[in-house]
Amino acid sequence: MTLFKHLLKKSPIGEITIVYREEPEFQLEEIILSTPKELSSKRLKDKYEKNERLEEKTTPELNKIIKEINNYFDKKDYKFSLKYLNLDKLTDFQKKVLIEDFKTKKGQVLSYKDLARKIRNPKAVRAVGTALSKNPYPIIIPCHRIIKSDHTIGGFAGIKEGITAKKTLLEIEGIEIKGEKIVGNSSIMALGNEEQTRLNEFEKEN
DNA sequence: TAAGACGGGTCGA
DNA sequence: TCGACCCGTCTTA
Repeated sequence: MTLFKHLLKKSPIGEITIVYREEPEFQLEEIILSTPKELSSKRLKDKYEKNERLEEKTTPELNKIIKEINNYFDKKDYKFSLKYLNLDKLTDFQKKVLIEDFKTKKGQVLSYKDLARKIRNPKAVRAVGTALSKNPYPIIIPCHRIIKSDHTIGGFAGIKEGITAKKTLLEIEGIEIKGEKIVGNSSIMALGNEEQTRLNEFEKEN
């Protein structure tokens, strides 16, 4: 199995490396972000150098995805799809969390707790955090839109330094942040009344 | 294989 | 602000 890589050198959150495969079909393997301490290319090297040397290359499918990512950063219309993501390597729980997270819309945020409730597992709040920290497809699956209940932004990408990138992504989406906290309620995605009632009943029963 | 530790958290005091 | 607690996953033996 051969993997390829492509480097996006300039983005508002620094260098980004995309790892993908072409066999048996085009599929993204993961998206690696940089941290303030380490470039994504270095993180890629640490992870893959034992296994294989990745060839730098682009394909038409990849170019489409890059275009959407650039549109996202440029605040233009964009459309991400789950089609090219390989979710099979994830656990069922992780899949549920990430797919539910994928449904959140640009400019809206949700708390870890709300996300846990949406997947009908209201007590698995910490597990939701763990699942998000292992999100192989940041940006496309918007784990940055999940914040703590007290509206502080929480962590990102499983690393403390990741919150700088999380802040930047939220700001690109028009969310106002002061210090570590989201300000204003307009951006907080509320559960609809009907859904709220359903969840309350579900929680009573269980 | 299984117990124990560990998180991007929450809630009540 | 602190501590108890929730739960899926990882680590270790």
